[in-house]
Amino acid sequence: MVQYTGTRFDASFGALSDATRRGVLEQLGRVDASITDLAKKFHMTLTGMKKHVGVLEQAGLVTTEKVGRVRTCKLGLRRLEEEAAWIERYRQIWAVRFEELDKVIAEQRRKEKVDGRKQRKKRE
Amino acid sequence: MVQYTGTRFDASFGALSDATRRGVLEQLGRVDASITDLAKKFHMTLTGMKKHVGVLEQAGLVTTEKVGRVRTCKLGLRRLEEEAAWIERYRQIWAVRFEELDKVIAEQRRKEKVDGRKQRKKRE
DNA sequence: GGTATACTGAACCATGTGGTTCAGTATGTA
DNA sequence: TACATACTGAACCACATGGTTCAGTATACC
Repeated sequence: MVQYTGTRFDASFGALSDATRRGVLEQLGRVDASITDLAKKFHMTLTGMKKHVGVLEQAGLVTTEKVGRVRTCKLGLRRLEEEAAWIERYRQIWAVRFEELDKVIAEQRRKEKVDGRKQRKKRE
Repeated sequence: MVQYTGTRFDASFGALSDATRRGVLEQLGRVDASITDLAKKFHMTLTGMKKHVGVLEQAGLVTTEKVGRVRTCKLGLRRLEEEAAWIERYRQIWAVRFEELDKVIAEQRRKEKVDGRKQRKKRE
C-alpha cells in the first residue's frame, strides 16, 4: 500500500486545524488579497497574519507573489484531493466496522416495532 | 451561513494532523485494541499512546471503555462527515476560482495550435 | 526630499505538543 | 500471598504555535 508519508498530511491537516487559516482559505476563494487585507479581516497584526499565510503556503494551499511593496496571496495548487480521499477511505472503513452494529440496531428497531404492534393490539 | 464554530474542526483536523494518530484510526478500523496493543504497534510508551488516544477521544474519533485493568479503544461516533463536507465545499470553491485560469490556459493552447499551423504553412 | 504604506525579521511570551521517566494503583493469576 | 500486567498521573524536556511588539527596509506618492 502507499506509504502514507505523513509529512504531507501533517502539513495540510495541520493547516486546516486553525479557524483563522480556514477563514483565510475561504476568503481567498472569493478574491485574492494582500497580507494587509487579510490581517484587517481577521483582526490581527501583519506579522501574525504573515505567519498563518506562511503555514498555508508551506502546505501548498496558498501561493504568494510580491509586486512592488504588496504581497498578493491566492489559492495554491493543492486542492486537498488526497485529503478528501483519505477521509473517504476512513469513512468507508468506519461504515464497514459499524455495519454489524447498525444491523443490531435495525434488529432492535424491528423488535420494538413488533412490540409496539403487540402493545396496540392489546389496547384494542 | 453556518458559523463554523472552529473548535470542532480544530479538534478533528488537529487530531488528523499527526501520522501516529492517523495510523491508530486505521488500526482501529481493522480491530479494537488496548492501549498496550497500540503502544506496541507504534513503538511508543503506554503513556505516550494514552495521550494520542486522549486527543482522538476528545475529537470524538475514538471511544474507550475500561474493563478490568484493560482499556479497549474503538472507533468513535464522529465519522468525519462535516470535515468531508468542508473539504468538498473548498474543492468546489477552488474549481470555480481556477476555472478562469483554466480557460486562459485552454485559450493559450488553442492559439499555440493555430500559430503552429501558421508556422507549418509558412514552411510549406 | 519627505512622508505614508506594506511588508519583514528578530525577539519575546504563554501555552500546547509529542514524547519520556518514574512512581504509583488496580487487577489478574499461580 | 506474591508476582506480573495494564493502566494512570505527575513531572519533565525540547520544540512548535499563535500571537505580540519593535525596529527595520523597500516602495509609492506629493
